[in-house]
Amino acid sequence: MATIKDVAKRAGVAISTVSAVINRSAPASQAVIARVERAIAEIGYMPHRAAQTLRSGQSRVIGLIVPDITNPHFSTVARVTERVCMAAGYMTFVYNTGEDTDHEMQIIKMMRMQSVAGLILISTRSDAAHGARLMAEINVPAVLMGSHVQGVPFDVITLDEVRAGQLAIRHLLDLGHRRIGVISGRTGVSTHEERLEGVRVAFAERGLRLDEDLVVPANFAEGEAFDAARQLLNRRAPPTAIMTLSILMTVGLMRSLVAMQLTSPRDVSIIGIDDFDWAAIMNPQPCAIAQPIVEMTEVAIATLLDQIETGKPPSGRRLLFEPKLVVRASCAPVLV
Amino acid sequence: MATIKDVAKRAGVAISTVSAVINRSAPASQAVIARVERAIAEIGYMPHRAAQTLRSGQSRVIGLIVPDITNPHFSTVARVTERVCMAAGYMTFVYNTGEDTDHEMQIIKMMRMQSVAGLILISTRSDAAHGARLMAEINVPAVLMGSHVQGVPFDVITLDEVRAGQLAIRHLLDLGHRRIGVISGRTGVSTHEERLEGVRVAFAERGLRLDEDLVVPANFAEGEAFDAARQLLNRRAPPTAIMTLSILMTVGLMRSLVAMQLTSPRDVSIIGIDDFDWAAIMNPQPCAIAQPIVEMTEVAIATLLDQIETGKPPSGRRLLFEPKLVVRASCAPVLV
DNA sequence: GTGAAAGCGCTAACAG
DNA sequence: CTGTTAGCGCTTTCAC
Repeated sequence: MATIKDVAKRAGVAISTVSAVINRSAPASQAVIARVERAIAEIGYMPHRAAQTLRSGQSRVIGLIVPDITNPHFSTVARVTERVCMAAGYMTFVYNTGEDTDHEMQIIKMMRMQSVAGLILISTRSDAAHGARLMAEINVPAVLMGSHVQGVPFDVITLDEVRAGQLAIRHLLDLGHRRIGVISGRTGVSTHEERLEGVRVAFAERGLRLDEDLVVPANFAEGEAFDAARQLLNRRAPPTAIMTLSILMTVGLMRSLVAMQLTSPRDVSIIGIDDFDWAAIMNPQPCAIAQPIVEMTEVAIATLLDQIETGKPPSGRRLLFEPKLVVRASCAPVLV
Repeated sequence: MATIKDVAKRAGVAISTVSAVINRSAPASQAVIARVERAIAEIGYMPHRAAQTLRSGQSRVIGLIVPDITNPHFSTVARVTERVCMAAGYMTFVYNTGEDTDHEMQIIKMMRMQSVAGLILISTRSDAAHGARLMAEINVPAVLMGSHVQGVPFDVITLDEVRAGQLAIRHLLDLGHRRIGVISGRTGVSTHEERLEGVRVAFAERGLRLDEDLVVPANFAEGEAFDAARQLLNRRAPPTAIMTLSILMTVGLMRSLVAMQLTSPRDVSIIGIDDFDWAAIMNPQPCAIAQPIVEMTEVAIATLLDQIETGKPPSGRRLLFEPKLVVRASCAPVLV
């Protein structure tokens, strides 16, 4: 492999000049710049990243930590992250927590070993104890997506979660549903808490109340949602509509319907937070609350890269994005 | 950040001893090992990866290059890779080619800058010119998945592609279909060529011939498959069944049916190579040729890590895995 | 602009 | 086992 020394020799300049040209860290004449760049091209020189990292204490790599890359919602986040980071000259490590907090911490440790320049984190918990642990382990700029965490100063890029829950329930109430089941996530995660709060708000604004007995937690997991749905639908007075708080749980619910040979919306209306790219080929075509996930990801990364490059401290703000109701066949008026 | 020097001081041993203990690169007494390990734990020491990489010339990172991480087939590959590599003490860079050869080469360059220890590559082309370019850029152990490439010595982990095409067409022929449309990939990629060969073989073994006029290329892309399907189904004598050569193209086909208000299998039977985790909630439930993708990925990584750690040259073998027909509702007997 | 030199944290080699 | 040393490729500083 060619080194910076080889470039210097070939271009007939000093090593420090080559470095200055590459990093634009010191002025150089046009003639010198041209000579250096030609030499770089001729011998196919590429800076040795590990050497740069060792010397500068910072790699041009950012870490993206998501719950599960096989969830299409997060694979989109990963794809956008790759594109935006590459354009800015950064590489990306993508890792999955599997909704497991210990694993999340382990990944953060690995990221730290790699001297990542920054982190995009979709965290598994929102409580202060977790926040304290994060602060002890994260020593680089970071941006939270999705859930927020108490006691950390990072910016948060998130859906208006309350409104998302509210939009979904409003739609069901508008269609006349009153016995509404909710397949929820996990206590202690802000996305769970706030989406559920939106559900309650939507009931309250009509002078109604959510039947808490019809709220079944499923840990944001497909398998648990499958069971939760079955349990809800096997009750003596089953709900006429079911809402889920996330995409994989919608899949679990839909699978349950198939297994129980029920049809939506005939037997039950369903709606979930998070939309599907493949909604058109699903049965039923699911009514959903969509997030502007591409835009959110772009903003998250722009925010992170800005903090990395300027050294600015995080603003600590929560940036809320608007959820949007996407009406599809899976919700029908309740039978009177 | 604590360094190896701090550990040595705290444990009261030499730096070289700490290194020896960490890497098991030289014998050490139990007592010394214990002291060192305690010191490491106490000060929370972690080796500085960039320093190790710079010194050893090799990072403990492998690169995984896939067409598109938002394709569930490849997100599974990524997930398995992460798990297996982490267990072996490696990290993973996952990158998307988007089926673009120039981008593939660019990614390989980036990987090289990072001194990755090895590569898992799902390549965009199979021809010798591409092979030569790869050989010029890849200077580490590598394993190919999916497509193979002429003129490269790497091991290849792949489906028995011919058989996959054969199984699909046999199933359609068994159901009485004769006018069978094929939505294919891209000339010059082995997965395309071999799956198509399997199609022809299946016709031939019944004394029939594939109508080449019904083969429409779609570049393994959903959008192009959408158009291809529409075009096939709008013909004067449309096929009674359509097969696709990959999962995204099956999605494109199914979307086309929705857009044209056609129903499968009533209006047309469909089958595709690659199975869906979410088949149960799709409409129609797609008949598919499944790959043992988890097992294939595990083997690919085991092969790669073995070559990395032993320095063994690749065997250059193709390891073929058995495709499996998964019968679902989307294929019905042809109407007589 | 040059050229020399220090040092990031680690590994490996060597003499004791 | 210790203690020392060189050096991986780079950035940065400093005197010129």
